[in-house]
Amino acid sequence: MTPTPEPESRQEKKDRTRRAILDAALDLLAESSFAALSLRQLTKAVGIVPTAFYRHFATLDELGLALVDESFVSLRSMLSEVRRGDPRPEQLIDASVDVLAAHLAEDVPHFRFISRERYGGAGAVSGAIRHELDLFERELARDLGRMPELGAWGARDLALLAGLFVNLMVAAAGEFVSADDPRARARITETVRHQARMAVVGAAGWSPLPD
Amino acid sequence: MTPTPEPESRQEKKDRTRRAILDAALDLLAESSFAALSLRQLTKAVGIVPTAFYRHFATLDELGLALVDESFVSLRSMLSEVRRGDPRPEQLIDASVDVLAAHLAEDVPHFRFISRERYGGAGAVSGAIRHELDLFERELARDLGRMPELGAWGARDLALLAGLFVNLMVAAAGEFVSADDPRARARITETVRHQARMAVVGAAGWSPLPD
DNA sequence: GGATTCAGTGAACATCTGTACACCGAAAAT
DNA sequence: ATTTTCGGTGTACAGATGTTCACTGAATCC
Repeated sequence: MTPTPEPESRQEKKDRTRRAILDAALDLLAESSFAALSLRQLTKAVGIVPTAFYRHFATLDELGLALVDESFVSLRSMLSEVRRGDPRPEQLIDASVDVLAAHLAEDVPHFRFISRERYGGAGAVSGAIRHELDLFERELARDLGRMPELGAWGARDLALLAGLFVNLMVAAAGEFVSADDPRARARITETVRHQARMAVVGAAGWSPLPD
Repeated sequence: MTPTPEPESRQEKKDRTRRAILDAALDLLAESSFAALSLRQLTKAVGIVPTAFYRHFATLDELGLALVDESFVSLRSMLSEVRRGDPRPEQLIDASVDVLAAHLAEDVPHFRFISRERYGGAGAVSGAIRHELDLFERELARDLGRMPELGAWGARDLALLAGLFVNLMVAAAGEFVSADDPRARARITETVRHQARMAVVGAAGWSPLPD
């Protein structure tokens, strides 16, 4: 009757609890901001006693930073996935939007966390998110610079375009996770797709700024 | 020695206290999210006893909604200010960005509140903000539709462009209030200005979608 | 197989939370 | 001149908060 005794090593057990803490946090953070996250609620949701939390994280902020890390691993894998494909600009937009929508749909909690906390406070978490988004933007600018059509562009123009895309993406992610209806989400996806195309048209007709 | 006895009417005194509550809230909300706002901290900052708060607002959420209202009054006045001027598209962008930057600089607390709480939770405040931004976007789309250059555009395209601008604007506001250095703020202003121009170039080369 | 490590326990702490209640005193209404 | 209205006070309460401390018991090490 007992499903499986499953003799676990100590490390496995610890990792499993850590995972449970992160998951419970993501779950609770669907309904409140990180600053309002309560240690006791969290540990109750996990099924451990409040003090046990400190065996895994020295402070709540450390938990938040771990969540930021996780989230951007997901984002990075997204970027490299797009990069692996055909870098033809026209298809690249559609491909990026599709990949973003797919990742969004299957990992809503992390993206909700990011969009919530991006400007959510003055804490370490918001700072880390903005830093990661900065890195992401730079990475995107570098990739854009590699495309032959944009070869003539200066670093400044590339940064502008990359910023435009990141803003669009983050805003879309925020709208996406706020909508629960699948049809509304599909509509948001289409909107951002067209907006991204519009931005590309803008880029095509852009006369580069002096660097 | 006593500055002025100033005999105040009851209503004047009440209004003054209400204003003090709103200001203290804006002040406290610079460092935490609305969900984490404590009634006792707030009333202590105002200089009244906790229970006195309820003479002005039935609940904390009602305070939040009042702040949302105030914030969008500011935004609306901004929009109409731009509208009053020359609606030539090229100047319109620069004018809008300048007006936005000016309003941002002189009313940071309200804009910080808005950008913090936009995706800040599932509460009534976030809902109200998204609703107001929706209205704002529609208003902008209508204004854009009046411009002769965009006369041929369908409602769908206008909504796309308006959404692009609003996203850009809100993101810029978020960056702006997060930066404390005036030079950083000037840089952000210039960035959004160029990005807006890029979007306009995109709009100019856009082949309208079937409606 | 005995010693050690360590994730998780449970009670206790001082402090903070929102709200209820009876009350006060001055402005407003009669 | 008396009554009513009402913004603000002070006390009190039950519950939640983060952190401390000595502890248990099983997996790990030697």
